[in-house]
Amino acid sequence: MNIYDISKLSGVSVTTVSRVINGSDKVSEKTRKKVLEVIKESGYTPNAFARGLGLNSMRTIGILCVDPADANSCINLTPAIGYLERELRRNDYDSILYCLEYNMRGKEHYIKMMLDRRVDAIIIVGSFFIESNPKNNQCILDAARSVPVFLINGNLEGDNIYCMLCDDFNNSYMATTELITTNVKNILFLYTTLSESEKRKMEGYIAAMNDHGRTVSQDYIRCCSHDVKESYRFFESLAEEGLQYDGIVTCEDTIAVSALKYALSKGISIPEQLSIVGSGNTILSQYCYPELTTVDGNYESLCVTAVNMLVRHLEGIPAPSRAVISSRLIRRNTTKSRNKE
Amino acid sequence: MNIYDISKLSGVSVTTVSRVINGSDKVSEKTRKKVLEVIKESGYTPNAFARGLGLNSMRTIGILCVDPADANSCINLTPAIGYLERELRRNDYDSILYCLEYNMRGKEHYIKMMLDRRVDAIIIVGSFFIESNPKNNQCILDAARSVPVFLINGNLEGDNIYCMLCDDFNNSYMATTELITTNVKNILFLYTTLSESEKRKMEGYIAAMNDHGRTVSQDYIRCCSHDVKESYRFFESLAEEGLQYDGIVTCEDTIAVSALKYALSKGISIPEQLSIVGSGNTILSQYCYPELTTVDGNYESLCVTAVNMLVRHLEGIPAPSRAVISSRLIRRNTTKSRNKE
DNA sequence: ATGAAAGCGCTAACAT
DNA sequence: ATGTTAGCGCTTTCAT
Repeated sequence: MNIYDISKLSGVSVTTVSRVINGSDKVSEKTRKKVLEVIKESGYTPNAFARGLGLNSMRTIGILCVDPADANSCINLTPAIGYLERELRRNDYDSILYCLEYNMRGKEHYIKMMLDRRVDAIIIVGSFFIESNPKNNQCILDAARSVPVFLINGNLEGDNIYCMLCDDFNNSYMATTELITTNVKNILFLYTTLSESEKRKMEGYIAAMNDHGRTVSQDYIRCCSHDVKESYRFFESLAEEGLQYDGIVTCEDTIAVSALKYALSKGISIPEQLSIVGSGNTILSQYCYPELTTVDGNYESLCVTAVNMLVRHLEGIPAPSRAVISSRLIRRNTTKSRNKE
Repeated sequence: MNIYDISKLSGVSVTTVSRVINGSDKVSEKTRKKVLEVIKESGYTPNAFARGLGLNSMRTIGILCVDPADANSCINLTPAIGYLERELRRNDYDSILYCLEYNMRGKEHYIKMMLDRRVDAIIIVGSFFIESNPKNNQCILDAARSVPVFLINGNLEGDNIYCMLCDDFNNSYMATTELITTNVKNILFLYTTLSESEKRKMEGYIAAMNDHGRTVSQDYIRCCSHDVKESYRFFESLAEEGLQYDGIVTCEDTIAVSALKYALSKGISIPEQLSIVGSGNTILSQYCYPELTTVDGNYESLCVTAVNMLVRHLEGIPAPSRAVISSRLIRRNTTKSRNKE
């Protein structure tokens, strides 16, 4: 059953059928009715491939992200897939997923696959896709010559590349300030991989310390694994080392919750003896006990903004090349109340 | 740049170019070299839409799942998206995501959209997509007349429908037995929505109770929300009611962790005064304190099996219409050791 | 081993 | 308002 069959059955040309299908207003009400009727009772559905061939688009967007099943992946990026799909579908775009492992192996190949599939645009989710070695970002710049590229919390200058950024700096600045102003003395800053995002967070921590007259010591800036067992050992080693701290600012809720677990297991009282701030406002931050104070990076806004810009861009409306979305601190029970200080 | 350009540039027919692209062995080594060379230096990429039109397939699979950003969604299904994408891509299939909200609104429409896109098969992730009212499943049966449908933990009889099932019955049977054999007296069974999956779990609980000579009381079978705050109130109301329990078997890690939080906040010692078993082996079960004993439903195996069957089916190899994958109990720290009983 | 040509089903420019 | 027709770029059948 194709458009010619419908054309014959309804006694009009294929052009008219096409017009009806695509909602053109240059069709008389009478023929429209007739055609619609024939379509309905024949169960005809336009062939998407033929349409794609003619229009050179099937309205699909390639989403490059880390595997949501990868234990090492950043869990606050998983909901982003949902936000993006929802917003894209609202605008009648399909989302094709391209999941990479955390080691980024195959990034270039995946981008090539998207281009081969003739996606209308590419969305890249996560700051780690932008690597410090410029050579590894060349494939993104190249892709942008074919289709617009939108980065969710990724920072890369280039033609046809659009960056949606979390305010990572302010994220940690707020977290650190919260601890300082609730009388925490020695604040540890914990990162995992020092991606671009985490670098900006570190700068926020340092700035907040400086702005409040605290001295920053490299001893208090540490790398800690996501992994539950490894992070436990990490906190044990800090104790052996004898490092004194009564506050922790982290780049990820996972680490914050690990710190919490360690403290609980050692009888350290939270937040009296130790205050902790996470990052991400992930599901972990709500299901732990005590509930975690954390900074929400507003990934939903990032995703909504990205899709808005994408849609407008594809409609030919010029879009700004970057947007920074503000974070917000969510006070829960792993930090001291400001009244009690 | 299309196949005709390549044809001209390399001095052979488009047929031969097509043969080279598709790896036919009926091409002389010499011409193959020549054509490949031209393709390489021209940067030519076959047009996927044209190919799709000719073959009537673009090797895409539609995945119907709940929105991973939906707070009410079942969090052990999120990794399934990753497993499926990984396995499908291994077999050179693209995954198009169709995320539904937990209320299932638009299910029928989404399935129609997939069919309109001419996907090669449909994968449905989650038992709740199969509803108790048969009328709401008709769209799935209808879809199966066009393309094979694979259900991840969904149970529906029908032509061209393939079911991968968790052993939900045994899941709760094991959990309940574990509590009984570690001397727990009064075991609460908590579900959230009583989906098909949860019904089977409830049956497992009842069977384990009966098999060990325990009497089952309806008072001990309760519905509890996923939501952190609501579930807290739920446990408070149980206390007001005066219900005595020293063990909980749940249908979801979320509920188990909520129970844990409540217990911690009330000074109830875990597992001595209260033993808890979750379900899902989700990220929550590892990041809580004490770490949660839980039943792993092996979603990864379910997904791998589904994709294997899908690929073979599409290659024309007959596949069994259902597979049940066994669960396994993961003992951690919210249940008593078997030696100490 | 290679090539000519028909066909896949739609859209859009152009004509009426 | 409606129709004719030429693409879109590939695969495949059938010759040679």
